[in-house]
Amino acid sequence: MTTADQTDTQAPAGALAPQYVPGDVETRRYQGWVDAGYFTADASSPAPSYTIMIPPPNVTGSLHIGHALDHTLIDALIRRRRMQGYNTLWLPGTDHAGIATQNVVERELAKDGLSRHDLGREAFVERVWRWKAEYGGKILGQMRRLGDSVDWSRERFTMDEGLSRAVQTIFKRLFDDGLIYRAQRIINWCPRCMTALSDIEVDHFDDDGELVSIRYGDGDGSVVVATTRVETMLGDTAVAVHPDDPRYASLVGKTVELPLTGRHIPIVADPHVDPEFGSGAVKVTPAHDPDDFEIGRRHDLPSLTVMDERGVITAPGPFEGLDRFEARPAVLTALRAEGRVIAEKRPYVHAVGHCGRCGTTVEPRLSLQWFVKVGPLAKAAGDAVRDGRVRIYPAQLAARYFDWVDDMHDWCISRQLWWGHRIPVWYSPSGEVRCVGPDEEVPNDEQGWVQDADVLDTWFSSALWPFSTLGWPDDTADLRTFYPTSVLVTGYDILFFWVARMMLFGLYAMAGVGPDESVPFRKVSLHGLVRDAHGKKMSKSRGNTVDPLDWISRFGADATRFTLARGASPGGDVALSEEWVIGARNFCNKLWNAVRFALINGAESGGVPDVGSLSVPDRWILSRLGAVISQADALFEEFEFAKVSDLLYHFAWDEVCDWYLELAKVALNGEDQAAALATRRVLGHVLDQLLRLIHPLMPFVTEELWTALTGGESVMIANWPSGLESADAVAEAEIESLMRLVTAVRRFRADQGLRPTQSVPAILSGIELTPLAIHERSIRSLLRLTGAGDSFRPNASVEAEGITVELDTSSGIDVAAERRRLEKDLATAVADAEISERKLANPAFVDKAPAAVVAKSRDRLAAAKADIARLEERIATLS
RNA sequence: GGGUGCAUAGCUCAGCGGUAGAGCACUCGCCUUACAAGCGAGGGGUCACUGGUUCGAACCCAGUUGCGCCCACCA
Repeated sequence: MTTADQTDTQAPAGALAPQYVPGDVETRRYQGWVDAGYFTADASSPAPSYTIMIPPPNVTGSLHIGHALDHTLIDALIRRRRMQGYNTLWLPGTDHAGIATQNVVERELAKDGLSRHDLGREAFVERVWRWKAEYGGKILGQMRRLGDSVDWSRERFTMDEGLSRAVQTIFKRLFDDGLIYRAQRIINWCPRCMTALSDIEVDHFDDDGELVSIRYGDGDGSVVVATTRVETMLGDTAVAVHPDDPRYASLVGKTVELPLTGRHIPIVADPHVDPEFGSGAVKVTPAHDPDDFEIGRRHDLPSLTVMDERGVITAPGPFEGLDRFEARPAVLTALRAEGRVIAEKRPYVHAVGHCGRCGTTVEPRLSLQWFVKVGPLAKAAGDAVRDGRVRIYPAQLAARYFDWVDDMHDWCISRQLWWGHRIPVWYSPSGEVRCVGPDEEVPNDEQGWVQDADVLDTWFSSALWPFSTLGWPDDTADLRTFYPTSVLVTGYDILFFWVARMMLFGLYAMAGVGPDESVPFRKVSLHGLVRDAHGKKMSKSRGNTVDPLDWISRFGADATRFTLARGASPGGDVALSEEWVIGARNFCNKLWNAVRFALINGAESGGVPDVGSLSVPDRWILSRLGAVISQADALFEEFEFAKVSDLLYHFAWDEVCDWYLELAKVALNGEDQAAALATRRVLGHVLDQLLRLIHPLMPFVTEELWTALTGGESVMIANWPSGLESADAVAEAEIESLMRLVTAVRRFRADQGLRPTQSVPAILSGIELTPLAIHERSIRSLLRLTGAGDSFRPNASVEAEGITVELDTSSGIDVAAERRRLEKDLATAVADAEISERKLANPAFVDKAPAAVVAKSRDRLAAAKADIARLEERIATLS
């Protein structure tokens, strides 16, 4: 019979179906929560607040597995705190994502053969807004599928009016404080995106280049320089050597002819040059290399720009108009023709910067840009972590944070884009510069004032997210209630991009409210990247990606969430495969059926009877429940999602389902009505509490089950369990003993090929002398042992826990199998005894090891010896 | 180039000073009225290598090898 067949015929009226089907339960439940207002925070609540800001996904984005991981963890934290009575706020929203969004809309335009320049700035920006209205925020809808308990009434977008005001306010404040400045600098330039990039938007990876040595000048006055970017020699304005290099001492101060150009350039001495590298002489191109720019500054050299913003050569001559990668071989050929090329080394593997957005090779470019002077801000950001006002989990990642924050370059914040926060600075024809705050009047363009054309790095507004979303710069109730936020949950990959910058700006903007209150968040919980089953990075080209929406529709949101949580150790990457999620889906079903069992058996969740009237199995499971609650709490506090998931999984499955439910059956079906009632109540209580514990991780099934079990309104507003004083060592020891006995007999039965379903007559000799005496009925039930009738002829026995279980296996026993088993057990016992014996024979061990360890060894030895004696006797009597 | 992390069962990982653990996979037996998306039993690891510290090392230290990650303006 198939499962489907059973569905209709077996389920008692009013009970749950035998399988959990997520499907419509999830959408129905989610809408129910929203309608009930459970997600909405209350700025006037007297309860302590607990706030998490969503790491705002790009408006262009859709929910991928990385978001699913992040959101699962955040939602778990939020839901637990909500159940604990906190005034919780999980604030959702999206990021305007400057380059990314502009690229998307530009691609759309390109389909019609248009560029943004065809539209003009205003129309283009308008177009992006229209795109946003139509397609943006798709991800927000998808978050509902995951079950994210976000406060939809507080949704924000980084380009919202309020957030834009925050951007302008802090820009003005930083400008006035001298922490924002404009300067000619060598910056990372993407010739495709045609904009400046900050250092961290550049990825370095090895490229095959070639290192070419070229002779400048002739005869005694010549020097040899090496370069990987030959074409930049067109912009050389000097050759530099080390001041103490004897080889060049006589040349310093003289000039040398620059090939192909007819220009003569000076030879300067600069300590930055490494005399060990190559020839010890360096070509200096101040306009196209950051190092050279510094050398140029020190020696007052001219900066000669020979390439435009598209990477096309602008130096007059035969190379003008060539792309930089065409110019490179062309220049080389010309140099070779003049006999200037001394040596070539190819391939020459070296790290080259690439645009983090489009992968194009970055060109260092001299240009006028806006910068944040990070020095004092970064100092404060480092100190806040150093003195513990902000704690990073796992702590080891704090080192990486310090490395960056303590040695941070000034942040280039201007971007030559159209989509973003416009830099609030105006220039007058007379050269006057005016930074304008949000409430100030914009300078009159009739007088020739023009606004700076650039927009701000998208991370500039993200850096304000923890407080701009709450109404800053206004003194709002939200800001007072929810700032500082409680914890920031995100991947370690954006520690620098985002986390560090929120620290910079949060501490600066909120400085007035006191050192402990100005931090943007009190804790940072960093998780890793999602990888495939073999730890490989997920990528579309590898074809190993997991679409969370696909998993949600096939296995349910709960299974998807649980799989992610179960893999998430602090700072650790998460390996995923479909096998894992199937296991999680099965777990949902396991819980489903446990509650189904409880309902069929009339479980009551109104509370637990007095301990004195409880059976040992009831006391045992309550004791274990209390311990699990305490452990789960401790693990949640440390962001140990993998461990807490594992703990709850094993408690639910191994202890509650595999043992407690089986033991409960005995009481539930027994004659003793009082005992049955007590067990019904304990059963109901344990499942009630268990569902509460699991709810943060798997909100939907637990809601469905908890409401069915308890008749309550919603588990998400039920109280979080507290580790009640239920520790019961006696009950735990007794049940553990029972488990060992049952397992030993099952093992025997399996070895003997006795069907698990077959009842076997048996007597339990000696049980009356053990604590298990009161459990005989349970033991017989678990093992399907029947009473010994008149025809009882024991032909086999199993010894464990001081009890001899004598069985009458009608078919007789398999002596060979039994002997094999006994000999194997004997071998383990002997080995066990040997190890303990050897240790105890060592006086140093007995002397130095802790008493408890020595005692344990003695116990083990005694037990092993007893086993050996017993097993030898059994083997002897076998034949 | 500078940091930093990891090498434990077929796979993904936990354990971090006292006789090796989980999930999945695997083998055997079971449709036992909560669940076959299940139940029971079982097999499988000289904890990368070499030294050292210790009564005792998967765990601490040093070195070696192999991976990974982060940072980086060496022409």
